[in-house]
Amino acid sequence: MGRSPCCEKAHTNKGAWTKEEDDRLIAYIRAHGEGCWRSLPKAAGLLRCGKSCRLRWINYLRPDLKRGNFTEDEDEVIIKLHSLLGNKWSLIAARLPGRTDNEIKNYWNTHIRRKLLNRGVDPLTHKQLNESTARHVANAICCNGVNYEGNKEDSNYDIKNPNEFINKDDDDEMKKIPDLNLDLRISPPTEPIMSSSMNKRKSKSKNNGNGYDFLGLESGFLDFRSLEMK
DNA sequence: AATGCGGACAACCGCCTTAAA
DNA sequence: ATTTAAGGCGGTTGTCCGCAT
Repeated sequence: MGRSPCCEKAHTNKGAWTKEEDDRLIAYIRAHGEGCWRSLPKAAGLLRCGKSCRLRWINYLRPDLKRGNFTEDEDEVIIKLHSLLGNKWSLIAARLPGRTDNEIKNYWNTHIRRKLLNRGVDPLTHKQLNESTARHVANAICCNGVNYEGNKEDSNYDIKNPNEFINKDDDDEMKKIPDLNLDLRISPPTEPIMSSSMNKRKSKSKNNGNGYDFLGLESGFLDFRSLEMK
C-alpha cells in the first residue's frame, strides 16, 4: 500500500553538488521540465535523492534566480513581510521574484537581523528595543567577542528570548525586565517609516489618504490578497 | 606563513500536509 | 478509510573563504 520509495538511500550521494551533477540536472529539466522528483534522479542518471535534486534546482540552478546582493528595496520588503508573516520564508520569497526561501532565510539570519538590531529593533517582534536593551544587544553583537547566544558571563541578552533580558548594569541583582508587550499585530504603523526608496514608490502610488500606502497594497507592489495562506 | 575566528551560504534534517495506492 | 511516501517548509549544520593576529 502507499507509494513506492523516492530513492534507494543506500546508493545516493550527499554533500556538495559537482559540476557534472548540476549539468545533468539542468539538461534533464530543460528536456523534460520540472515534474516528478521521485523518478528524476534515475532518469537523469543522478545518484541523488529526489528531494536533494528539487532543492538544488529550486535554490541554485533555476534560470530565473537573481543571485547577487540584495537591494535596499528588497531589504525593506523582507523586513516588512517578516513583520507580517514571521518566518514564513516561502511566502516572503513568493513576493520577491528571483529570490528563494532559503536565500532569504540565510540573508535574514546573516544580515537583516543584525541590521534591525543596529536600528534598535527587535528582529523577532519588530518592536523598538528599549535603549538599555539595545545597548546590550549592540555590545553582545560587536564587542568583547561576545556572541548573542549569551555564552559569556556579561552578555545578558539572549536574542532568542528578548523577554529574558537581564539588566545587570542598572542593578546588581539580576532582574528581568517585566513584560515587554511583544504581541504582534497586523496593522499599519502609526506613522510612515519608509526608506527613501520606498518613499519614492509611495509617492507615485495611490494611498489611503494619509500619504501612506501600507506595504504597497494599493500600488500593487504587494498585493496581500494574493498571498497564499496555509 | 600559519593559525584562529567569524561570516556567508549551500545542503541536510526532520516535521507536517497532501495525495496516491 | 487507511497507509505510506512525495512534496514542501523551516530550522540547523557543515564547509568554505576572507580577514586579523
